Amino acid sequence: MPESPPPRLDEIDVRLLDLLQQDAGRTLHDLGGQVGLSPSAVQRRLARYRRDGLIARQVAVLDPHRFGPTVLAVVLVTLARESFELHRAFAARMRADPQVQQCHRVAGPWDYVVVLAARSMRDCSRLGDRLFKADDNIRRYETLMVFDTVKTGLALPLPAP
Amino acid sequence: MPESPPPRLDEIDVRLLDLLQQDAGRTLHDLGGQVGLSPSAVQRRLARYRRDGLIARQVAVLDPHRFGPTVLAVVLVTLARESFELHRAFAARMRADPQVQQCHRVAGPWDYVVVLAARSMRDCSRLGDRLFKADDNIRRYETLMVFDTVKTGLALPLPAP
DNA sequence: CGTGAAAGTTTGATTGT
DNA sequence: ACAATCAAACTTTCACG
Repeated sequence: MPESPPPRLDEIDVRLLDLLQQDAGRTLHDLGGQVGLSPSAVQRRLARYRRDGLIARQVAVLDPHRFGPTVLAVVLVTLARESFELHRAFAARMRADPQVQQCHRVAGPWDYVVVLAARSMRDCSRLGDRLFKADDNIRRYETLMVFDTVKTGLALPLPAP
Repeated sequence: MPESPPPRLDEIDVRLLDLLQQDAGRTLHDLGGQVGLSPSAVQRRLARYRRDGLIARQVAVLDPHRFGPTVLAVVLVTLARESFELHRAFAARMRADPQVQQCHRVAGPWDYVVVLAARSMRDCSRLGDRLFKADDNIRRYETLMVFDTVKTGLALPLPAP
């Protein structure tokens, strides 16, 4: 499985990608105005980003507070026994659940950091029970309830050109 | 500061919003086909979502692996002294740094969970030093290096209609 | 890379349910 | 109040210079 080399980006690429990370709803004309390029030049670059897989996807970010109460939690998890298959099974379960926002395998005493999104404290508690308490391959887990989200997003710092 | 009540959503709203959370690049025509509505009916609903602030923003999600090495870390942080102003200052610093992807205030012995994105292990280490080690109001912090991202996103589970 | 024409998409007025 | 249709405005796309 060959890894394609990272495409070289000039300064305009970096500025375009940063603009798109902030707001992907702009027109080619707008983007061109920001970076000093014609709409079609911008379009050619965007097409390249998609072809090269630089832009994985384009999503709408919903505001949690406008859907009635929303509860977030960060859960630290350590498995009881480790094997390729057990990790695979755990990861598959995380991916399959719409209430699991994010799941990262990490180094150190904890194996995973999982971010949960629930409709209420009770919902969140039941979710934790279902995902972690009911799994007999989980040695221990700790739930950190989120009081306040200071910053959110998936933006990457781009390499300098 | 009055909180507007959560707008009631019918089943089509929930399906539309879920589609948009997965892929906001589709046309009104496509979306209409998925939920059985005409493009303009879809458009009126989307306009309402934006007016009501349900859709906070629309962003491009970049693929970390295509930009050369990218290192993620989850950092658990506890402040030394707590006050409204000290928390404000810390939050402002997190918001201002482009390498801070996410920052949540949490309950329990840890005060914050911070997600960092860096260009290399060394970059990540220096970032941690700058953000946390150099801050004399931080009692302790623990860095959990991310081995593998099992799932990522900001999708919310929507309330049943 | 820019231009401009063709294709496709969004928008808004109108009408009907 | 909400949905469908149609035409106008805008946006994206693509061949060419």
